Amino acid sequence: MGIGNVSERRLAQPSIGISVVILALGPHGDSAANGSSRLWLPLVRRVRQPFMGSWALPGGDLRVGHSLEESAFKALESTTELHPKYLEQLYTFGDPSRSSGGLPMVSIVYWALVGEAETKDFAEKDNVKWFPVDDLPDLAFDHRRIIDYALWRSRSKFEYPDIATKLVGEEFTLSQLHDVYEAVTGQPIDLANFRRKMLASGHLEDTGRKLHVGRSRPAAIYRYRHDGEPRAEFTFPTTVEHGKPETLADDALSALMPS
Amino acid sequence: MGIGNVSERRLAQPSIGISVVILALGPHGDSAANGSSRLWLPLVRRVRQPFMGSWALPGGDLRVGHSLEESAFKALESTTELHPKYLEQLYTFGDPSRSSGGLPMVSIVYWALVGEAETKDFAEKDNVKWFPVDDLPDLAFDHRRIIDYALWRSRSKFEYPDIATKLVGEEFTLSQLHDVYEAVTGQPIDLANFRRKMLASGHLEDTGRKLHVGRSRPAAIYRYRHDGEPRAEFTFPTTVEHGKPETLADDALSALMPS
DNA sequence: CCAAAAGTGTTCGGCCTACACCCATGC
DNA sequence: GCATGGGTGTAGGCCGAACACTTTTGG
Repeated sequence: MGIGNVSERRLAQPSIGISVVILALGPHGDSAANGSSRLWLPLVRRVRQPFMGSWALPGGDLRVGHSLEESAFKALESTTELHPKYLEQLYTFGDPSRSSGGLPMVSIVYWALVGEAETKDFAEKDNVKWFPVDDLPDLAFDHRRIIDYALWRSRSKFEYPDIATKLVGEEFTLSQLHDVYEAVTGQPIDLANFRRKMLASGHLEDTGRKLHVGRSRPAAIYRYRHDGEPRAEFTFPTTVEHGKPETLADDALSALMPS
Repeated sequence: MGIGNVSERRLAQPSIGISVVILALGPHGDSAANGSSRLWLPLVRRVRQPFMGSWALPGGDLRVGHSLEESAFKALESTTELHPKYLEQLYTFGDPSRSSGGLPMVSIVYWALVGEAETKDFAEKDNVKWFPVDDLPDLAFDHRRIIDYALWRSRSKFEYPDIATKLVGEEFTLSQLHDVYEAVTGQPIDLANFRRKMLASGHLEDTGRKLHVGRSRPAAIYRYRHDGEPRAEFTFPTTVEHGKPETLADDALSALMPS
């Protein structure tokens, strides 16, 4: 940008695309070898060369006149009809090797979470299909490593309760939330301590209602409280001519998308 | 990327650029109001419209056939002649508002650290000048917010000793390292506890030599040990046809650049 | 001997971990 | 009542914050 340096400017700007890694909790009944829930993600089948017929991350082009987040959101919508509850920039990939002989390609990759409600239909639908993250098919381009990176990053992000609550419904029991954490980290977590830690965070609000399951004691139903200190957060000094207040949560841009 | 969605493809790909936020410890003698060291960064004066004459982040174009890191490294080299010890992708900015009426512009922003040795000449040199981060001039585009974001992110990255050691020389005393931490966080840090924590990390190696300053007790000189577990790190599953082993440290791509 | 910075010891409290233990419910 | 998860209590350990203290040097 900016100051151009004269020497060796090899024209031919690479094209830019957007890809999205979307995660959701697996369907009811699904569970990993250790019995806890698993994460799933949707892939789309490519209808062009290269890698025609292979599975790939949903994505699309940059929409001129829209922010990157909006472009990601719309790319997701038009390929999978999903509307994530959380969307955040992950990383930009641009190594020449990744295009496998095609034109050079820069991909801005977003990371998204959708709630249970959005995943009613885990069955294959046109060219979209959901896969458990520990059992993915062969993928086009370098999408496999992108997913691995996204999963790795996810684990550190889930320290914050608000992220985890994006994967369950609006309301949930502590057991359900606990399940999400175990699914993401892949590790068993002491339920008793988990409960205390979550409640101590001050972000959970008891709805007063109970969920009865089977013949055991009913569980209290909680809701995430979006008020109070939004935790570690970076706020841009009031960007000019930009509608929504733009904040960077933790170490990347988080956005609750428009309708 | 990938699956194209037919509707509304408005050609005109925005152009891509690379910008770099480089940080270094201020020159000897420089100190903030509270007496501790400050961080400085180099800016370049724009020689074209828009914002001609304003200060801006160093940057350049994508080099076709090179990775993004290499492009960032070379952009930095050609504008400032600096060779960072640490380089990591920060964020990609692409909001339409940021180009201020010009053509839409996507900037992949990198974050870099240079050691003391590189900053011998803090004086203005051609079109490059160093500024303390708490006293920046007006900047072109949205570079001010980019810098603010970079600084904010820096603070969380400095938990790891290896990052901090990139700002001091190869060898350093614990006081010097302590100084870096205070400069980055902007907060006073108990020296006694700091010492213990650093030594406990197992990454510091005593050179056996001492540094004599003034009439006080000489300080032990340490060196960072690059062996052992490289801490939290993500390793790509051995990318095909890609020379150097590519690892993602913490939550972004770190790279020690080639010569 | 004194000032100044290096380096050590010690206490305290919070938080995380592990695990034992009660509680409410349906069958 | 008894199996099943929901929920609480509690003891121990680890780690960071705070701060008093000793050590080594130059003048």
